Order: sequence, then structure tokens, then C-alpha cells
Amino acid sequence: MQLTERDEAMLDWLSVVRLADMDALRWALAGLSDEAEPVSLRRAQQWTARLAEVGLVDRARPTFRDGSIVWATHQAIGKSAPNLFRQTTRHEVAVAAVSARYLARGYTWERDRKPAMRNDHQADGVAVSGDGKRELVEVELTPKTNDRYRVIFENHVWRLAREGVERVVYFCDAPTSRIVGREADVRVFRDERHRIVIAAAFDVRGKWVGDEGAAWRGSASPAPTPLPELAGEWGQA
DNA sequence: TCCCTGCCATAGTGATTAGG
DNA sequence: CCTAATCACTATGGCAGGGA
Repeated sequence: MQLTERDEAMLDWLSVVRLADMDALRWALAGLSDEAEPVSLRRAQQWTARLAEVGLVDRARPTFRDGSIVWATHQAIGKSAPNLFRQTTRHEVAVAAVSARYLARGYTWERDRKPAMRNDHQADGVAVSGDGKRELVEVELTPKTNDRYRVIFENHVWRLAREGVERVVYFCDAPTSRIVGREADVRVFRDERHRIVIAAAFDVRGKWVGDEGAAWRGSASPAPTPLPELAGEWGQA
């Protein structure tokens, strides 16, 4: 087996997101080949098969109804295999789905920094565009308590103002998007509100159903995918 | 039914080797 | 030395089979 640059980039990415489903792999494989459209499901499965054969990735189907979950093995990245039965697994798979779509848009993906102070908040990921603009990415499939939102949005506003963060983007299911949108309306100053973008991109089971692109349309930065205004349906929920 | 897998044929690419 | 044939891989998609 010949390990290509893209294979290595994929393993690096899996090292960051830990888990991904086949759909996320389709986007990540495209993004790391500088392509904007996802590769076929078949292709993603075969990529997985190719790397699984030499022990660099492993996969499982925790519930047979859903697709496979793929992760990089200890041999590949020096991290132990994830526990697929934790509560947070669904969330991690969703984060990977979002992350992979950022890759396909030419962003790179990083883990957010560890909380630096009391009341600090660590986002699910940081997407960095080609010209270095950073946006915090949150994936929320269940609403948090109001009190949590107070702390979190204070932190977002701080980071927008002080840490050079361009935008904060939430990817939610529809009910959660409404709640997050309402919180953002209340807690973020009017003239900063447009820098919090909320997309209803998942169904309640955590499957991506979003309009590919909606969440990027409000982009505050011109690159890499300059697009006009945020579509209304994603806006104030 | 949905989803994954194996097997198949085909095409493109880059490296290596045989022939002139 | 240059070109062409060959080889090893990867990419893509069709189709049948199998499990829950």
C-alpha cells in the first residue's frame, strides 16, 4: 500500500476529529484533494477499506441502521480507539460532518484552545480560511440551559472583540437552532449579531440535512467562498 | 428497507524499464 | 539519450449478496 499525501492529511484530520461517518469522509476526501464536491460514498468506503487493510483506520457500525463510524487507529496516530457508545459520540460525528464540509470549502480545521480562564468556553472546532480568518464552530443538537448560554455568549462576544475571531457559527437541528437564535438575539449586541450565524443543518437524529452552503453564505470574510447574504431561513430563528 | 462489502471493468497517473 | 511499453496504484461506479 502506498500512503499518499492525502492519506496522511486524512489521518491528521481524523486525529483531530477522532470519529467520522462515511458522509463526512466523502467531504473530507474531497476537501483534502482541493475539490469542492464530495467523492462518492463508494469511494469513501473504498478509501476506508484500503487504509483498514493495513491497520491505519478501523470502523464499526454501532447501530446497524446507521452507517459506519471510522477512526484512525493507535498505529496511525498514537491515540486509543474511541468509545462508540458514549453519549457524546453522536455529537462528535456531527462535528466531523461539519468539519469535513469546511475542508471542502478550503478551510483548515483545528481543535479550539483549551479553556484559558474561568467561564471560558471551548468551541467544538475552529475553521481557518485560506487567508487566516478564524471562525469558531459549534455543533448543538440539544439545547443547553439558559444559564449556560449566558456564559457562552459572553465568551463569544469577548472572543469576537478581542481574539480576532471572525464569526461564530452554530450548526444545529431545527428546534435547537430556534433556541440558540433567540439566545443570540437577546445576548449579543445588535451590531455584532450578524457575526453569530446559526444554521439548522441537522435533523433531530443528528443526520446532516442542511443546504450545503447556507451557513457559509453569511461569511464575513471574502475568501474562500465569497457568497452574498445569509439565506433568510437560517437567520434569526 | 437501508447500508456495507466484495468483485468487476475502466480510466488516469507517475515511475520504471525495454528497445531503438 | 529518448520514446514506448509496462506496472503499480488510485479513482469511479455498477451489481450482487448479506445482515438487521
